[in-house]
Amino acid sequence: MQNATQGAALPINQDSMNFAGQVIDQLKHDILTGYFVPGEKLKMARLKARYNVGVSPLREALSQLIVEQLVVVENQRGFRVHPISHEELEDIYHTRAHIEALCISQAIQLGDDEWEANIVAADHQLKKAAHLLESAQSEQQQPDTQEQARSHIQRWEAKHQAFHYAACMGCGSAHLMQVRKSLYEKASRYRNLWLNQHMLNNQVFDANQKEHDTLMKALLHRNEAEAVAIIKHHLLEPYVLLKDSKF
Amino acid sequence: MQNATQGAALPINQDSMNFAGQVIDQLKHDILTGYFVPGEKLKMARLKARYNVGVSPLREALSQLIVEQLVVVENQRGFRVHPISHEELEDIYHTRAHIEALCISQAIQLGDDEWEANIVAADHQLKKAAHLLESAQSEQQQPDTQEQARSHIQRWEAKHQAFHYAACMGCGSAHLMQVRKSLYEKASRYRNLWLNQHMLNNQVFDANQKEHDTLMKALLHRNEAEAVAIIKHHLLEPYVLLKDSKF
DNA sequence: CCACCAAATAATGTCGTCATTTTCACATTA
DNA sequence: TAATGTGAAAATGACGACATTATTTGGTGG
Repeated sequence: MQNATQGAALPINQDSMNFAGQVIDQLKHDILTGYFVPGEKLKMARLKARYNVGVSPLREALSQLIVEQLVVVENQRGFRVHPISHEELEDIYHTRAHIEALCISQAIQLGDDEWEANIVAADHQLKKAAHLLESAQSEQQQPDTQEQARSHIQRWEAKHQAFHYAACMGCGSAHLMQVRKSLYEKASRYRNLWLNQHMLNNQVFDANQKEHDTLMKALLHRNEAEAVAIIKHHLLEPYVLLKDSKF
Repeated sequence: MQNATQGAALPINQDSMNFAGQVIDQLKHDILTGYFVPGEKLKMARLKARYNVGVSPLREALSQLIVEQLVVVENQRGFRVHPISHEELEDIYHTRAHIEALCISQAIQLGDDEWEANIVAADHQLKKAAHLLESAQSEQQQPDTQEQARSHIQRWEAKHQAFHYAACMGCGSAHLMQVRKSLYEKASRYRNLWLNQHMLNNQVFDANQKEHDTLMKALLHRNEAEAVAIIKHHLLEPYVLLKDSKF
């Protein structure tokens, strides 16, 4: 009966996750998407109300987000959203470029047939999503297609991310992939902050399908130098947009 | 009055850290040094008794160590020490070599005079510690110098670590340095496990001062290719010892 | 205007309750 | 006889309520 309040909010019991585990995902999402702005104080009372849990799961979730550097804690004054800075923005994007290049480099040396197949498959899905997105953007926005275009963008971004994930997976290192994921999340916070300010229009960050084509060719031909050069340029493209924006 | 029990254990109050913060360090130390063996169940009752705290600080500390992948949690079955495996050992050491090489590479490109000075200073201290260690090892162990030799080894290891830290610091990336630290800690767990099994004799892992000399020369001469080659070899040396040991 | 004290506010930690899991004894069957 | 299934009891973990402690705020007097 202890989870009666929760039972009302979540009709189906989430799979194999305690309250803290569920709170982590929601809280991380809220921070990454900018619902909680950088530097904002995270009061227990507000979090309790928002997520319908007690303080115990909250402290547990916040503790984990401290390690992921999405939350900071001050001596005995509670928690805050990790602040942002131009220095961190630069560090995140450049480090991410280095790490992703390292993954790609290793993948080219170690990747097997399955790796190649996954890349080709992901590229195929990415192209399909891109076509869908283009056709949706060509027809001028009618009132109800607005929401549809939004979901198309999300779909394209998911496939885009999946493509790069497939390319990096060939490195065979769980630790590299984890670092990569962490940096991706941190970068996405800055990206979402930028998007929230600039009113999500049809700005798509890296719609240049050509770069993906040349990257895939370089990957399949095991051209390490070229692939590394492409991926570094590819990942630093958003940075040149973000770095001059006033937060 | 709630921390009266703690007050007895720790005479001086730790600065600006709540119970959880103190528990994290102790618990991490106990896992890294092998007091808690890999896969061991971490029962709350035992932890409570060992660290003189309640369950809340413990859950908080354990939560953070989950993110650092030193602890694993199963659905509702509590916490365990993260298991070890030959696969993880290989991944850690190779990824560490790649990351450290990346730090060195960036440091050579970006390092300033202060970076160079810190390297020279760290090298000086490392040489001093090495001389101390050699002279202590040359005189055959008398009953009471055993403990002294142990502290000399620890001192040398600290200076050794400080030297490589100084070299990497030039990369200027907080994120790279953090990843590097995380991998160092994970690797040190395997290293300590090996040391515990093989009865800490005068085995010193990389006493080859020559490699440090050539590395420092390569760093100061900004010879990136050579420095990267040396550091990769340097970090993988312990791996060839550990990889064939039965855990 | 600043210092100082008191009340409100908020975070930290201990404890108790309930749910789930694990263990152990005993019985049944091959 | 050994292996496996069943059941209850003990152990263990998850979470919320409560108490304690620290910090902030607001007011009052010097």
